[in-house]
Amino acid sequence: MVEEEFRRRDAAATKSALLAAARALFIERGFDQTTVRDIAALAGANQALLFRYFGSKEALFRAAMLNEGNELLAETPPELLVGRALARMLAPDAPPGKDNPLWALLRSSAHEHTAAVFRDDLGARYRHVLASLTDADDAEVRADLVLAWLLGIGLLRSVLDQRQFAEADATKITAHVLRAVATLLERVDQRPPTV
Amino acid sequence: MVEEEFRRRDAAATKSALLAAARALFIERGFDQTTVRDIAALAGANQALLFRYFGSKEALFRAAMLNEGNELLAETPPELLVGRALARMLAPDAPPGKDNPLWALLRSSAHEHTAAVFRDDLGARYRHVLASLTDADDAEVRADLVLAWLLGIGLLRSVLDQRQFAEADATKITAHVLRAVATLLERVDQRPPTV
DNA sequence: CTCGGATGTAAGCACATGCTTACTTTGCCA
DNA sequence: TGGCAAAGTAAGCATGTGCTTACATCCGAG
Repeated sequence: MVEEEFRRRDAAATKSALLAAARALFIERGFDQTTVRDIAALAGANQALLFRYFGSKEALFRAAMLNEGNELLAETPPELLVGRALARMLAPDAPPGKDNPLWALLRSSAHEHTAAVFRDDLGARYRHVLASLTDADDAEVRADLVLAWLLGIGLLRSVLDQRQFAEADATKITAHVLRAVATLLERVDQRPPTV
Repeated sequence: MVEEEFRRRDAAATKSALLAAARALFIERGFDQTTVRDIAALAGANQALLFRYFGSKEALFRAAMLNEGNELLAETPPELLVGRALARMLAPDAPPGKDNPLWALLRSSAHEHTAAVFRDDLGARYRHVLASLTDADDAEVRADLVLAWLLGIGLLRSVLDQRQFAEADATKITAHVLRAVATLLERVDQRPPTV
């Protein structure tokens, strides 16, 4: 699925195939459970090239995770972010959000460099967007609380595989969460945002 | 700290020293990042005994995590559970909740057996207690949402090490969460519980 | 055409780690 | 007290894994 049909000798294509394969596997399994051999195999490339082009597994991880970031964040208007992120977290297809880098860190949470990538990139961006939804003076704390909730829901549903919760009605869950979030992220001078 | 002062030949003591060491390390580092050599060293026991007594690293993990479970759950009246669990999650001492098995799974979330232990033991117990706080017909979904929030907060604060959030005022966070939780876990026939 | 750097490959090194084995030491009890 | 099972130990096996190296192959510039 990731490897090219015919690629004779093309460093750029190989590099991006490795990036794509790394991205997919890190998201699906986390850092530890993904081997460089797996990545190279999925990319249809030789393992040594991975080190030639990226230097180390950790550097590849960083490159794959930072990369273009999360399209969801870029494309979604802030007012809709919580709802759409929730929808992704609750998506019924078992291995969810193939393109959601949040999964990579949920599955690799023991690693300092995982935390660093998240902290300096994705986490900061989520905080910023969510905080923009309220004019409370502790906007960032509120934003972090919402992000924490999203992460926890993902953790419980799909990583910890809490069956009952995973099978629960997504619309009911969404209603509960949006109602609570509306009281956290509200503007004092107008109606609660359409989250 | 874990090993005994003088223990000449005492299988039971060795076994429980191994259990205690395993518990501490699994909670602190997660499953992958904890080696059997580490555990044996901390317990002051020979590595081979670990396998004699428990069979495998995974079995030891299960034994250490199930064990007596979480005293917090056993000792805390349901109405106070959310508040106390939050207090633990927000505790200022950097490596928090030395005795909180929730950390082990936050740091090992890639593993199926981790998920299984959580799902069948801790998770089910938390759900049960939290669900008892409301008489809504979807009590268990609400309980899971609260548990998810607690997990997410722990993840963000201490595993992902989101600095700003980790340094935020714990009382402010607590106030926000308890207010939102009160609307989730309420009884229709009386006042919201003193969470 | 050819030659040299870029691209790709096979093989393996070094090390960590779960687990096993063959052995020694201890202390209880007949 | 002497023997023996229980408790403890040292050493190492088997394997997986990140990374390196020495080499083969391709392709475009001169």
